[in-house]
Amino acid sequence: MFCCPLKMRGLGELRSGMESPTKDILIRDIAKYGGETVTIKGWVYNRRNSGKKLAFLQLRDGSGTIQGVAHVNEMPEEEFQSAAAVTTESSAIVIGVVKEDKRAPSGFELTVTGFELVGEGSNDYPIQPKEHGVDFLLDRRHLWFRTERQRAILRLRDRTIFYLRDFFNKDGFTCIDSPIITGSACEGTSTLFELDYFGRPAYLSQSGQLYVEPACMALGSVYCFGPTFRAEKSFTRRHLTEFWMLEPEVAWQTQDGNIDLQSRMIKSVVGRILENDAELIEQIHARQGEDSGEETAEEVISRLEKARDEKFIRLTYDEALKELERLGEPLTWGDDFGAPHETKLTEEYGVPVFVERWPAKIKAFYMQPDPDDDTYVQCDDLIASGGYGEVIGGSIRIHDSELLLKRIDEHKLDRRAFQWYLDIREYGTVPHGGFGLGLERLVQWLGGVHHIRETIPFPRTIKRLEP
RNA sequence: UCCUCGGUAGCUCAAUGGCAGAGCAAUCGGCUGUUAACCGAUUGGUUGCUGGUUCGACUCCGGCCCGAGGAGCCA
Repeated sequence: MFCCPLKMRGLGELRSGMESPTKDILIRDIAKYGGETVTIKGWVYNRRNSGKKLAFLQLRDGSGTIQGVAHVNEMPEEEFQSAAAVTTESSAIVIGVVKEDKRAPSGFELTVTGFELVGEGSNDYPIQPKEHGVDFLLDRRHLWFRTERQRAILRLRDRTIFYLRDFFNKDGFTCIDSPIITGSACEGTSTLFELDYFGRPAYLSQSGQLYVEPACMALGSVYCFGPTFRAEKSFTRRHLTEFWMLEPEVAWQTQDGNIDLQSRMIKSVVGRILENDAELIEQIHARQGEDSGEETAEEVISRLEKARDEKFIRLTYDEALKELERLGEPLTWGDDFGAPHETKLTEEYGVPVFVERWPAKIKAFYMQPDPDDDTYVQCDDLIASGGYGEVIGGSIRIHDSELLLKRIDEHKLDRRAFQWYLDIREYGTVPHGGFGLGLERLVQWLGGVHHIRETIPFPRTIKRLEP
């Protein structure tokens, strides 16, 4: 293993002395090097031999994939034997001539002229190019990354994060990191992970909201983006115990302004994914089984195009109740939506739906009452289209300290724990509001991914702490 | 926490209460254009654990363990 750098250098020198200088390239850029001799450093994810003189090597380097065609006449005999016997997921340095070929999916393949095995794989590589159970794959998450689908999902997650941050950056927001370890259990301890903090109880944060509220009073428009922890015993394909949440908070915010921000943010990300990263959606769904329960890539893309091009629906809670009754999924006033209600609503419109103005009694204590009727609060949930459920929950916050105190008492919360939170309202308070966006649910919706567990590198669920 | 379903070869799954099976992977052999290659052969088993019913249990019954899906709760 430790001799690799030397061997790598040796091979490069040998080759460059013999023929046109080879260049380390990324497979992604292969089209620029037609006819040239290049070096690819990567992994052999599959191999097919045809007779004793020809071997097809499926190569991956993290940027893309390409087929290497190794023929005994084109390369040193010893290196051909090594290539023709290489095991799944071995790493190798492959030198070859880039050739245009209509038979190749990318239009290019590599005529191999040199092959050096770097890290030999084992013959018991567990993940095959076929369907496996989710549990088996999650136990091998560290290897599962290497498959095309998982690489595409991780890329999609990365692009989504980048577009979100870019959107807020261009919209004049400042990123404020909120603490992950918190000292007080603001809304009860049942859904918090407790820590021993030098002998004192502490908790892993389940929201950064209380921390971005003061920050927006300093910087106007802010957001935090980081891991969030929920000890809820939720065990569905939409829940993780550790997930990433983006929480913008805006001073002087209004209900309409809050909805508009959410809508623009989602549309911006969707638009950029469609423009730049549609091939990731194709890759995610390339080897889909018939009973995967997932949309096809075409269905995902057309759903996203609708979200990009059409206005999102805005319904008040009361309007939504009427719609649900009409659609045959009635709900009693004062009850929260269940999954069937969310599905019914977005099926009806085919675009994300905002449900606003919820009954105060089923929402959080800090939400600002509706100016016309204080049995309601100014808030919204955004239900994603396609049955992916709630991706955003937002509200205007109570900015009046007396009202906030009243609510804290009504909810039987400890005033002392909220001292600094109340303090914001003492010094130049203004109406403000924001929302929380669940990153993994957004990625699920953008990619058409059935299980939320695939949308985070190392998922944490009630049952899963490893790897 | 509740409801439903499941646990058989490395993987994905079969098997009226009556010989433990297939495909893939692996190994060996064949093939000069394969695209999750193909063809032939070989290897591979404490049927989750435990107790019971039975001449006989992968199969039926009880208990336990593990997992999945859903509900509730939420992003």
